[in-house]
Amino acid sequence: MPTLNEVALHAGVTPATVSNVLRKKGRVGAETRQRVLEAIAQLGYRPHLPARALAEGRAPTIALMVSSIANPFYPEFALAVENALRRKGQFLIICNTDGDPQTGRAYLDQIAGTLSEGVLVMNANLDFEDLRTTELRGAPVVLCMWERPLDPPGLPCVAVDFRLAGELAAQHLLSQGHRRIGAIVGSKVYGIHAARYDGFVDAMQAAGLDGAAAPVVYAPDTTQGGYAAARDLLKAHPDLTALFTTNDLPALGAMQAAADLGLEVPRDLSVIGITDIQLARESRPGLTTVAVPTVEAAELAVELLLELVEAPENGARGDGPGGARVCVTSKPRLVVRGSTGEASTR
Amino acid sequence: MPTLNEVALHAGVTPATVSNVLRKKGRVGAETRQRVLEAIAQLGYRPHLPARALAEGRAPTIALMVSSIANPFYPEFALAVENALRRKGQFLIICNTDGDPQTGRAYLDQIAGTLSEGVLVMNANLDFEDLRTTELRGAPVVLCMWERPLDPPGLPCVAVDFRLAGELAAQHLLSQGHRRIGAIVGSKVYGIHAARYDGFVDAMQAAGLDGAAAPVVYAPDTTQGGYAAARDLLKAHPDLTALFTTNDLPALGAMQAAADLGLEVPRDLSVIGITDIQLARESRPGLTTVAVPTVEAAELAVELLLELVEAPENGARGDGPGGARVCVTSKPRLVVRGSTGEASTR
DNA sequence: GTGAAAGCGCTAACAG
DNA sequence: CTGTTAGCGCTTTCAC
Repeated sequence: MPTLNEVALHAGVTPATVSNVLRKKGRVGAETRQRVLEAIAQLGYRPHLPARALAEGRAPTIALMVSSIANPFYPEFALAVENALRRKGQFLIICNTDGDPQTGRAYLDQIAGTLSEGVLVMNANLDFEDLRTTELRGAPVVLCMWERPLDPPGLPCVAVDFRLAGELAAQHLLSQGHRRIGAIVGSKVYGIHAARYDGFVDAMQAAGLDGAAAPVVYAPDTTQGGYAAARDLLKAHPDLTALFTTNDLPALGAMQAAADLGLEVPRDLSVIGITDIQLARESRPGLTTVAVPTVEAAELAVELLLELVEAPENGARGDGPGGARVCVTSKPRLVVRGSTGEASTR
Repeated sequence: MPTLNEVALHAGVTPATVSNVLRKKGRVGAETRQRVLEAIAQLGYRPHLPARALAEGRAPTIALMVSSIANPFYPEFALAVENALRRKGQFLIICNTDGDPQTGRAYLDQIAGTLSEGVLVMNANLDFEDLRTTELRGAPVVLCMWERPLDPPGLPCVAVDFRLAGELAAQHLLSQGHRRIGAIVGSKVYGIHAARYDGFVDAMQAAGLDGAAAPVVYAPDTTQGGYAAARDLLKAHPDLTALFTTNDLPALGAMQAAADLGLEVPRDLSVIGITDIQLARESRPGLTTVAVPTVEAAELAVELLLELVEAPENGARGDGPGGARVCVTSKPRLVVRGSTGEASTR
């Protein structure tokens, strides 16, 4: 592979000049530039990125920490991140932690601030301590989907109003006349989906129902988790006419459970999810859900991160007097498909 | 971030010595090593990967070119690749081409041989010419899932016997008494799924049936594609008792189409796919399919690629006299779930 | 066993 | 406008 030096020789100029025409900085004479460009084309020169990274003290690479690809939402999000990064001339390193903080830390130790200039974190189950350390080492960190805009994590983040998502879901069910609604929460109690459930409870209460009294079950954030939870819920409370679920995957599982119990969706039971993953469109019937601005969140996260990378003078966290920066996406919005309908009275 | 030099100062040795203890080469006195190790721990030193890459002339990074994350198989495969790479101390850069050769070429131009020492290609819809160029530039290329072991592509690859997969699928249906079987091929005619369909046809003929005469339709490799194809097929040929599909996604779509036509799977219609993606397990009923050794393919691909990276003296393609290296995975195997059953006579 | 020195390919002042 | 001069942080002969 030809080096910048060889290009310079070939064009009869010095490396500095070649570098200048490459990065369109430092003015270069039109005729010289022409010669250099020709040499570049002729030799098929391509800049050696690690060398550039070393000289610039900055690598063209961002790391995305995720906990699992099993959840189909992550690839969708990763794709959006990759797109946004590409437009900014950055490359994406995928760091799969398998939900293991150890693995996450190992990744951070190895590449944060060296191979990758910044770190995007998507539910990777990392120690916040490790993330703080990473920041201190000079590699900005951005949390990609913080669920509670009003309760910032002390780390730069992109926040999505998931409480509202839960509220919208509940309101939709209520507007269809449902009063006996079961809730399936795809996390531990007070876990990551707490805000979503809070929104649900709020909406129920606003409608004069005791949301907290509505039957709720906490389950793994998977199809199977939703399946088992829905089965249990429906057996214990045969009078339920709708199921609120904090994520699409368990919602899909809930629909299967309903089918297995001989219930027809939406005639006998309405099911609603949150997120609007690809699969929600493909199920039969289509899953009604509250869509979350995934692409926007990815773009904001990339933007925020690169901003922090480029302006380390504000501290790696973009702290204003108020602490780390928080970007809020546009609001989630209801997407009505076939899995919800008017409440029946069975 | 502390540099190796600072560590050396701190330990009262020279950079060379620190480097030696770091890479466990060139023997170092036990006592000196101890001092260096302490200095490293104390300063929290971590090697600067780009600098190392520059000095070594080799980056710790591999690129995976994929065409889309929409197909759920790709994330599964990417995950397996990431795991394999991590074990080898390499990092994974995801290059999404969106099926666009231009984007693919741009990626290759930028990182092949600079940021990434080698390239894994997974159905990225790239020009073979571009891949050859990449090889010539010194960055080995490995095709991750070549479908025809007997018909090597002239590029190093991991091959999976997809013809056999098609054959196994057909044999399974035949063994259940199906004789009128429709085929849905998830690619263009003579396209990427040709080998799978060939296997199907072969098995049919071996059973004394004219496989080529079995109704076949070519469709996009998606749920919707399979849905539409199955619907058309079943309407045109109401006597079909089974559907062979060259991929799981269209198979899942086919099951939906059957349901919408009032057919019960597997009582009225059997459906079989190929690959065994995660979703195949989660559908109702579970999808019978021919599982392909995804993880093994990923591991072999990584192994082969790194071998080529480390031994460029054989040419970047590992050419023996017979051309580029071909690794064949273990055989696909049938996974029976609920979507297939004894042929009915409707 | 350890140190000195050169250099990987590129950028970034600063001179001229 | 272009050339000169230092590095960036690390590896790697090759002496000592």
